[in-house]
Amino acid sequence: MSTLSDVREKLVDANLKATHQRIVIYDAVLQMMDHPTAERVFDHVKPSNPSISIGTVYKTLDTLVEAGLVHKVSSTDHSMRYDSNIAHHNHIYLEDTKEIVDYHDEELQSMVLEYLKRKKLKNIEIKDVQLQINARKVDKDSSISIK
Amino acid sequence: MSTLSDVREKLVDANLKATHQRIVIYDAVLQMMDHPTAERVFDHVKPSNPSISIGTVYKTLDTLVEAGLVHKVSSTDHSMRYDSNIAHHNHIYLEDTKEIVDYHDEELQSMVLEYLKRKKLKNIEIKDVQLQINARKVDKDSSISIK
DNA sequence: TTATCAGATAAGAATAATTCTTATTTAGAA
DNA sequence: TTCTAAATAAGAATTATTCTTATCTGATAA
Repeated sequence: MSTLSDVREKLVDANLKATHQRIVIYDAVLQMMDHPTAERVFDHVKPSNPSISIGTVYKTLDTLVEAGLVHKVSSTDHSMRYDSNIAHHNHIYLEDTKEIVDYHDEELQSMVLEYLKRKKLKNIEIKDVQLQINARKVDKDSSISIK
Repeated sequence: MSTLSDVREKLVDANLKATHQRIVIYDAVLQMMDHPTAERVFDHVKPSNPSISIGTVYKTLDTLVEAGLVHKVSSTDHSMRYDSNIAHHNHIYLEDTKEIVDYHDEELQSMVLEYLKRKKLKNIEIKDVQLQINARKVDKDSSISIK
């Protein structure tokens, strides 16, 4: 759990002015672990910051993405999602509920990267590889867990 | 290379009425191997079908996706892309040119699926796995090739 | 501590992408 | 051929995002 001054510090470390809007928006994304849309971030911060505008939310999220503090995640529905988990990880898309669940697996990751390194991909420099696991919940009501 | 009557047949096999619009739109997606947007499909069919509307293109692409004849691909830019290659394959996103290149590798695919099967993913039924390889061209002007 | 100013924000207009509505048309069955 | 459910054209509506501009503010230096 990070405090607001932690958030402020992270912004400054990333060479960003620690403005009130950036602090509350970044804090919101850090709290919302379910890959929110810009709209949902706006709804989250609006009550305690009634003067904030949706444009600022988009702009600020963009700024955070550019600074590498947040990742932008695309899904098959129309809107972009944001993710404060910047450690390398993959995503499980649950087709029925449209949830995006983080899946972290260092072993799988390096296995795939090693494999691709062995292959000759001519004229391409691989930046990274992301796995998109499309899945369905077996039991709709219970939550999922990964061993 | 499939002829128009092949296209018609595929539609009928998928239990879809073989309307003129569906035939030309599906044919366009089959021809355009570069993951076109709905807009680009529209531009492609418009000259020979001046009365077609963009709404029909969206609706028809949706119909084709639902019938499993075409896949919908999301990228980090704002618009959806369509792909008539429904054989399982992965995508290489070229960050500089924003191209999406198909990457087919049966060995990699089954390696990853085997691995995930061995893991216990509780309460989840995996439908499929897609790799998204983010890369950059080493030499901007030459084309890429995969060994 | 205060003045300064580059950069950040609010507000809302503009644009882009997609979906919806409705009147008209058409593919394919009978 | 006729009939009907389904498909289409046209364009309005909606949704997501970006842009513009006037105003404001955080951080630096006096």
